[in-house]
Amino acid sequence: MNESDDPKVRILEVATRLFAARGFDGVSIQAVADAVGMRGPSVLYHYRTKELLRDAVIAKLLGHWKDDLPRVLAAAQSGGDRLDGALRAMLGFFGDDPDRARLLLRELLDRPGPMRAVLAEQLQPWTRLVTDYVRIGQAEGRVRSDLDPEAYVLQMITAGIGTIATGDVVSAMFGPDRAPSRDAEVRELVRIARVALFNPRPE
Amino acid sequence: MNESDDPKVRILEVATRLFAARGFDGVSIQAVADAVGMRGPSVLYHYRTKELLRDAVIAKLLGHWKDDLPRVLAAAQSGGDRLDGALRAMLGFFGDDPDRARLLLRELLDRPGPMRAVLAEQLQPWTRLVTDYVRIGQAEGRVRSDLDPEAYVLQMITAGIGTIATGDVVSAMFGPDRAPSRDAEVRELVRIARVALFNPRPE
DNA sequence: CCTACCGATCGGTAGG
DNA sequence: CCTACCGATCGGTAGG
Repeated sequence: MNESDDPKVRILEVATRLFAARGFDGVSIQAVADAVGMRGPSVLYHYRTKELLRDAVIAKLLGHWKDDLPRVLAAAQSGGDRLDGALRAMLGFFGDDPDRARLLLRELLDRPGPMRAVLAEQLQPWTRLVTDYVRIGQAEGRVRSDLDPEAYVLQMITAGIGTIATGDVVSAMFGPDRAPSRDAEVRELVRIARVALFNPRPE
Repeated sequence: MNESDDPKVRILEVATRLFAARGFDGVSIQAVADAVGMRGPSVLYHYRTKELLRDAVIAKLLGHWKDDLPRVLAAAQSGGDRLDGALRAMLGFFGDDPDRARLLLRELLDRPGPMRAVLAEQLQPWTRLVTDYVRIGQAEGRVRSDLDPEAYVLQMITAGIGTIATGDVVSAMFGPDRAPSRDAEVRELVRIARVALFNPRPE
């Protein structure tokens, strides 16, 4: 069910793309209808208000968090280091569809209050796990003792989302020849994350 | 001249604040007029179109780049390490008025094409200087050789802007008790930047 | 800097 | 899923 020819699904996909690119206020019901090939009121037959369409777009985004991220993070734990895997999982999750990063960033800017509540509610147990694991690493001497676990994790998430959402635009500041590829950006972020996390190996 | 009771200046300040908070499409001329205490058409007397008002807001933002940043960066060079000073200067510049970071982020999302051009035009000579300096550090053995200069600088800028623009919202994911202060976020970013840049001191 | 007003577009409804 | 239509609001103009 819900094949890609399901009109409700098609509207959701189109709205996701348009909201990510131009923002909720920059996209009219008409624009969504045009892109999906129907009339304005027909869009409102599937989603009774524009606000409900936004809610559906956000719900899909958050749904992926709760479904994909834990699965891919669990898989990451079997590999080398857990935190390295978690960062790569996050980068893969947003890199798979940069609209996820752009939508999230727009919501953070447009509705900071509700987003604070959503983030606290949905992510708190999970971030607790990650920062606790960092603290264990500190107790074991593997992780640098002058590192602030919460601030460190926050910086890696902020950099990751920002890189996927706007990296290819900001990279233009180096000029067309020197602009790093997104692959290079991701590699560098992983390198930074690793070297900023672990104590140097004793020789 | 141009005291804060100059209506043209007051409109610009109000529009900057509103655009940063709700985005260009989310703010009507009426809303600006209400906030500044006049009627809609009076706003359009000072800025003939809404688009020209946006341009003025962006021009002020870019003006600060060209005026404040070089000055504060030059001052930074007299202190300890240049790159550390440059990062702190950038964080100070955006931290002085977080609306700068939010406006910039919105423009990057809303108008990626024009922003690529503007960034290349206005910042290319300057970023060239910074990355060249990183490469000198690599040649001297002070800077890690496996570091990608452009990608490294980009990550620090992305993290810095993201932290100022959305840090206090994203930090809610740790819960109300564990959320790091912005000071702690900035301190951690500076620590990350430093340890990810330099080779460890030989014992 | 105001009042009065414009056409266009907005999200949404009625009714089929 | 459509046509026809609604009141509200949009950016902007005329004229003073």
